[in-house]
Amino acid sequence: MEDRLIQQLKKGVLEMLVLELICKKPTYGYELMTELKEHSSDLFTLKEGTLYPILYRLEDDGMICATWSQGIGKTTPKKMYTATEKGKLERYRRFCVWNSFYQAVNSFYEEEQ
Amino acid sequence: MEDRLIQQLKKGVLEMLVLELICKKPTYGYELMTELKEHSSDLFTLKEGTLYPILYRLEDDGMICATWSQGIGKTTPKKMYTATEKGKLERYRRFCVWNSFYQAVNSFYEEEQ
DNA sequence: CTATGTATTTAGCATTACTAAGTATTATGA
DNA sequence: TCATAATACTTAGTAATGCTAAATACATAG
Repeated sequence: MEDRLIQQLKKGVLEMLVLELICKKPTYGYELMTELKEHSSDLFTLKEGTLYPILYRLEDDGMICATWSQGIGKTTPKKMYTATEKGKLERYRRFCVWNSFYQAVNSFYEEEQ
Repeated sequence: MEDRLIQQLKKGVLEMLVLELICKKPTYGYELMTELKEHSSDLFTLKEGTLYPILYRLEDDGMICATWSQGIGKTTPKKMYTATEKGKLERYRRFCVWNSFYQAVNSFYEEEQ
């Protein structure tokens, strides 16, 4: 059982990070899972039931769009996701919101006595 | 309607901030609401339905304990909350978790190309 | 031909912030 | 006096999102 605090902190942030990775380069679900895990020393280790609904949400909101790719040779088909213009703008907005949010939280710890 | 992102980012953080304020000095629900709001330029403006359940959770978990105080003269009774030893340790732990969480998130934005 | 790795889907649960309404007391002003 | 606001707490129900857990499908290694 993971830390309840961490589980809650992830809310909102996970979708933000998935959008960030897709903005950097087009990718697909399974690769996102391994990237999130490896890039964070296992902190962002998600199950499929967490990641795929995030992708569907981002797609429904017009932030990313999907195409099936068969690839070269015999590989299982992948659903490739690419960021839209709207997604790229939103990616930037979320990064700004996240930073001011962090500052607001820390201001409660930083001060006096 | 507030930003969906901000609403999700608050999860976990609000309870952490309430614990922080109670560790700083014993206080009560209504005062916590005004402190959180004023101290954050309205970012952490919560309704009663958000704050009081947080207090009950912290109390159930043994992080804080409550005593009713009638006060001097005729004031409406207040339920004063004080941090326990367990709460003070947990406050510190959460601050550490929060900081490493922030670093982990930012490492996705910081790098390359 | 069994097991493992790749790749996606989805049903149901738990947590937590929100809306919204209610109770009760004291202070203020018409 | 009576209405209003400010103080102070409670709680029922909803929405969002991460989790558990299972299922499907194909490819490759042993």
